[in-house]
Amino acid sequence: MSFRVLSRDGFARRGRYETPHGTVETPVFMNVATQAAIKGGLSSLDLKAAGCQAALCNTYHLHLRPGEDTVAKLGGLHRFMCWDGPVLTDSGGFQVFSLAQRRKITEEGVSFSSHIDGRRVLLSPEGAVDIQTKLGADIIMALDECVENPAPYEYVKQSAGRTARWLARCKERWTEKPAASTLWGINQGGVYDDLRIDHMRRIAELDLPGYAVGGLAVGEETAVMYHILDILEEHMPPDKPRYLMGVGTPENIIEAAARGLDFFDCVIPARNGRHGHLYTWRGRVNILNERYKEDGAPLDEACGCPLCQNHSRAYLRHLFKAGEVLALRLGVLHNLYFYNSLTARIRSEIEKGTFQTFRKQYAGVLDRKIQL
RNA sequence: GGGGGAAUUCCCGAGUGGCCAAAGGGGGCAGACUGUAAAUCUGUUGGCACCGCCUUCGGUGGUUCGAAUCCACCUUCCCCCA
Repeated sequence: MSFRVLSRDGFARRGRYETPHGTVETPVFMNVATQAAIKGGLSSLDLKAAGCQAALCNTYHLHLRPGEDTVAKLGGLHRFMCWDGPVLTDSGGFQVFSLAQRRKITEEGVSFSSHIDGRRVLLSPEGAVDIQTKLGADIIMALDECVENPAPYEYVKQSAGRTARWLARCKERWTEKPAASTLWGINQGGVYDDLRIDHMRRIAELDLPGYAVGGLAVGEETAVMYHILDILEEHMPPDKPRYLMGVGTPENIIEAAARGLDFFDCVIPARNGRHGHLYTWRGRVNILNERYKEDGAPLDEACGCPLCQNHSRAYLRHLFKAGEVLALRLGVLHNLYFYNSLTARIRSEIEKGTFQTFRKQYAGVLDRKIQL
């Protein structure tokens, strides 16, 4: 496991990360496969067609179903989902946020009332490491508390302190394991500059193989998120991979890459793809709109994805209107292809030293809603 | 030939004197979605000069202060018996 920065353009970094399951070229978008599956009816084989380098799975979800022991028995996540590339597993920290009504946090960890059957499930920092180790992830994330924004200063301060203590426990647990995986820590601190910086300094001392920024894009304004990334830049270890968790829109990714972030993941391309909102280099299109009813053109002539190469806007719209699962599949495939193309483009622009021009050229373009 | 039932806004279908431009569902049209409890959720869906007015509940006529709702006839459809 090693990370190298190959070149820079401003704060943006073009890097390379080696894992037991192959090399990741950064900046990279990791495709979200929460339950060891890409929602929308894609198999991990399709990820290759979408240009995907790495996948992300979820500790909480896989622990509940089918259980890490089952996955381990079947040869680990890679074998289980038939994906031979790198896998990062999220710790369940996001479920502390998204399942806020079903959990209790203590120093010991988080106890959830399972969203499947209501049974009590305790997720401790050590347990999260154990589960991810059994799953066989290449990159395992420390258990954290993802706090919604805005939250009171005192609460965030106390919570960030606990997340830091949890991280120390994760590290202790992780180093006992054979080093087939790598543990990354997660920065928290809400929208408060001092808390963010203090927390980042504190967890950087643990000298982990990678660092993530969590707790962003959970309620705050986009400008606030960018500001937090701005102030964190100089405090993040320069020689370690930096992962912005759960972010974001195409423009968010460009802006975060410009602030020195290397890894990204987000449900947006898959979810929007399932909902008929498709990304193009000119903006976001709602293919469900009636205007596409008889539009025989491909969604995006310039796109090399299976949808744009073979089907018309009208056909895709029809599939959505008719409730055909193929609509979801093609929509998701297209958006993932777009995201992976976007990060490939970011990499090449950084290499060429033209990233800042590229960034300006697409500012305000990719996230906007357009009609073709 | 005899008997019975039904026709409601794009569709299905509630409503049986005023609280009805008319429930609910479908469909349509939009919007939201950021480490996925999300193939989900929200809004809207007669017209207009839109705090009000106009047109609408198969058709025509009638009863009534007032009708989608009651009466008469007509039209169409369905079921049962011959």
